[in-house]
Amino acid sequence: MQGNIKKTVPEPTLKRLPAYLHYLQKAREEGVLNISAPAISKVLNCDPTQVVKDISFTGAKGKPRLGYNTYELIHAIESFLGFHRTSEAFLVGAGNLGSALMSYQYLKSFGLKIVAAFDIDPEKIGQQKGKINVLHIDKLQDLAVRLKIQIGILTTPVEVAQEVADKMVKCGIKAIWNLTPLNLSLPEHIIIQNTSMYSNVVVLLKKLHDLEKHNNNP
Amino acid sequence: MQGNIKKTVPEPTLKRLPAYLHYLQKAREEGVLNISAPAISKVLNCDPTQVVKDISFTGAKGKPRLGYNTYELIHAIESFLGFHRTSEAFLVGAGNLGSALMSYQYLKSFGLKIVAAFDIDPEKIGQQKGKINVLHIDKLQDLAVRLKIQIGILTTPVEVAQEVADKMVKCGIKAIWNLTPLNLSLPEHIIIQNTSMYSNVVVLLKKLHDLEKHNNNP
DNA sequence: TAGATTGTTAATCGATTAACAATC
DNA sequence: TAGATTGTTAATCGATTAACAATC
Repeated sequence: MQGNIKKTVPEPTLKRLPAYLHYLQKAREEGVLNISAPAISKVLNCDPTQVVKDISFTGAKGKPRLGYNTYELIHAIESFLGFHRTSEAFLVGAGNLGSALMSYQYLKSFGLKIVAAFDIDPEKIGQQKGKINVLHIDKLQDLAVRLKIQIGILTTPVEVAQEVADKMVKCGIKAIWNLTPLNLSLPEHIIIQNTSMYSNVVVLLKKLHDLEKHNNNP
Repeated sequence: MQGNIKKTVPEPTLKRLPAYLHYLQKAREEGVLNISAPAISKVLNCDPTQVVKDISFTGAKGKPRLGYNTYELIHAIESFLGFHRTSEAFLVGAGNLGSALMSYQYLKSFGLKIVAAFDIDPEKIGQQKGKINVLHIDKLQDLAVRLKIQIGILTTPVEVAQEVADKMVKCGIKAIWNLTPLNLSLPEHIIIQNTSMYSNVVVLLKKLHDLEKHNNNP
């Protein structure tokens, strides 16, 4: 299978594609039939050649001078990113952050469906958030195995994050979206996606402070 | 001022330093007086030379064989990241995500203090979340100017994100932490820190799908 | 002293940007 | 045809990793 060497997609590309998609969908609604990479780059304020390169990973083909067929490009990005198939996930930790994810309707359009949430707080158990039931954590193992859940979303307090993650792995969960700031220790074969919001705070404040310093010593 | 050429810190370094700090603080509590880069790297599961390099940006000095003085290193990282000074911020959008940030006590330890939140929902206005008052958006401009707020946190629905961001800029806010998936169009001099959680979902699902594909064609 | 670790410089790696031929 | 845009290859840039001397 010689010609079948698929280059691994750079993660930055993977993160930019949904932004293109979002704009393309808006353009489609407005009846735009063709769209060029430079046009996208202008709206999203990024480099046009980068847009071309990113798109090339999806396999979409454009025409010089004309650009890409809007409908085809949308379809190419969606199927490349796997938006057409839906993966089911369990969420543990039905606090504010967990509730935010449960209420976030667009998750489904990315191919992620939260089918149940778990907590230990008796007040939360039995509630519904965004049409998702909150169950007692004790039911996690049994349900995860039965439903063959592969994805776990971790929105617990830091203190119990490792413990819950271990539990997820025991249930056969293969990928964990970790929204706690903790660095989880898990078996090699488990996919971990860390999303720690506070590291963004650090970057933001550093930029602001550097700006101030610069303004004082022009 | 020749010798004063400060190299710009790589953003990845900036994001890793808080993780080191977290572990160091735990070590300090346990009475560990000295700690080496390889020791940190083992716990956080990363490269030891990278830890050394990251630390070097903070200006902390270690001793061969011994490592770094725990207390000094903590202090160096904290002051390098600006954790000792507190910047005040306004948050707009007191929904689940906004509430999560308001209740997240550790934000203060990173040097960010949310002093007030704003919304338009009458039910939310007047409430307190994590000791922070939720006010009507109409009060934003006046208060921001009076308190000289420099940082805005954007946790509104996507639909109004641009509008609110524009309002923030008008109030003299210099930096915006954007937690909506929208690509904001703002003046050049405004610092924007985008934190779109859903792009992480895309990466996670791609990894999972690629793994499955790989398992099917071994 | 011997050996582990720091700290710096060089090599590698990967992503972004530039260059340019092909083409609609 | 002329000119803008695709698509690919090469050059640049920046971050990570490796190498190694200094040193406690």
